[in-house]
Amino acid sequence: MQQPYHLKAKHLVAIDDTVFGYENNELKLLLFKRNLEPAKGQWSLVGGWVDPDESCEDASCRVLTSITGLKNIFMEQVKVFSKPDRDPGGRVISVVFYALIDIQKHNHQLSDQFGAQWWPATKLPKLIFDHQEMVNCALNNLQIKASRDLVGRDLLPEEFTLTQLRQLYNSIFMKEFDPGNFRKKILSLNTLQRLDKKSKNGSKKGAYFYKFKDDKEELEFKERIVNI
Amino acid sequence: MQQPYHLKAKHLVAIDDTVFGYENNELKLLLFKRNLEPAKGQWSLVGGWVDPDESCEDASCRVLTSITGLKNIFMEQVKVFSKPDRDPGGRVISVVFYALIDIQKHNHQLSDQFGAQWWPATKLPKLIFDHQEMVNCALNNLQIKASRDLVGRDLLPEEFTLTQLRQLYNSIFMKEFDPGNFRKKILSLNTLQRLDKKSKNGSKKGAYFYKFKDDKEELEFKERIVNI
DNA sequence: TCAAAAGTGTTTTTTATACACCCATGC
DNA sequence: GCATGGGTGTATAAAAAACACTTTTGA
Repeated sequence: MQQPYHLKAKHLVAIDDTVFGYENNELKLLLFKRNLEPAKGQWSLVGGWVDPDESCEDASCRVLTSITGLKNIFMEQVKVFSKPDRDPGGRVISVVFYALIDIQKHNHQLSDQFGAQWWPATKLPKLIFDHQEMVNCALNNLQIKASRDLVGRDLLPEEFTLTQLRQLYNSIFMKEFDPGNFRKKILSLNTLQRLDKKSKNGSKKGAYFYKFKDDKEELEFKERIVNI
Repeated sequence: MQQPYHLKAKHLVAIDDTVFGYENNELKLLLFKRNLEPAKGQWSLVGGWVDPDESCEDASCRVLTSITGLKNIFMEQVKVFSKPDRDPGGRVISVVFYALIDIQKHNHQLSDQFGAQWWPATKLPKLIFDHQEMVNCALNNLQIKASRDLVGRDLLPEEFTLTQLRQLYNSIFMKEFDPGNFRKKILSLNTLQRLDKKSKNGSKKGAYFYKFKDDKEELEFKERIVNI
């Protein structure tokens, strides 16, 4: 079973990023018009090759930064897709990540230039190869993440209302959370700080803006936020 | 960003299996004495190379079968480990799986012959490279799995008592579950079938044997078994 | 004035936890 | 008879869900 390294087959290894953003009360996904064969012109996830001197995480960061202009993007591994025939263009092992970014902050010129486009997560075009399955897995991971950590930090603007946060959660879990119960749950976590400003966008009365407390990077003991 | 496939670097891709078993009320791990440099003679997970015509899952199955003699082993992906310097012997990207097997059923001659040995999960020797981190991730995945699915099917013998199942859960979660509450929870899932036999091993009174219902492969709507 | 979101409070239901207690039996 | 794990039931606590109600203000 164990043989010298140099005798073994080598593989092309790629990363594919499921990039989530949030805009107009909708969870969105950044998709690419593929510019090489096979399946040129069709929609796909953002991807790239893994270089000899970098980890898959490094490769994913590099690709994300090159497309959005952002650094320190939140990102987590999802799964490896490695069926020998998954890519008709050749045998490619792909490591999938999901990333969360603030649509407002990213460099639109840059992503436009790459032929990238934001799509509502619920209304995606047909994707190449196994990319739809990748998206499904990524969304699943995002839900697991959001069930234990408040994910708004990466998707919402600095300052946001609890209604905005709830609508984000609605779109991640594709269900309606009770406004009163959601509010109580979130505030009990003690990770948000209320500001002395009010948003007049959502209602006539106006809703307080909140922001994430700087210190509270991680909850010491992860309480469940939503049940899945 | 996107270039023809043939211009890109290729990588050695391996799989490493965290093989869990259960024996004498202990969760155990199958470890290998490594028989090639570097780190020859040290303990490691069971591993193997990914061949050109197989998926990582295929490679993992192949390796597991070659060592245990068993087929259709339960197995799930854990994570990819890909730091460029993680293996001093060369740049190897490793896809980690965890597997659950019935220690009684596997072929001992075969695993002995490979230099494999079962270790209590709580008392592992020092492992090579990043294998301890792999084990930690795998155990974490096993806990997540066991919190939603009854995992005894793969780790326990066909027929087992509820006390055995509880002790398995105790060792997976490294805590003591209340006997009465655990029993009620498990029976409420309706996935076990009581047999008309009693085990006299654990107690004087004797405890009913149970087995997994054949039909209930999957619960339609996954209820939580334990909270994590 | 009234519709609509913001925000607070209460009730009900469900689930988890703690633990009391009887049972059967080998010693 | 008594210690021991098996098995059942009950009381309590905590969490989730449902929903009533008050506030504010632009249209």
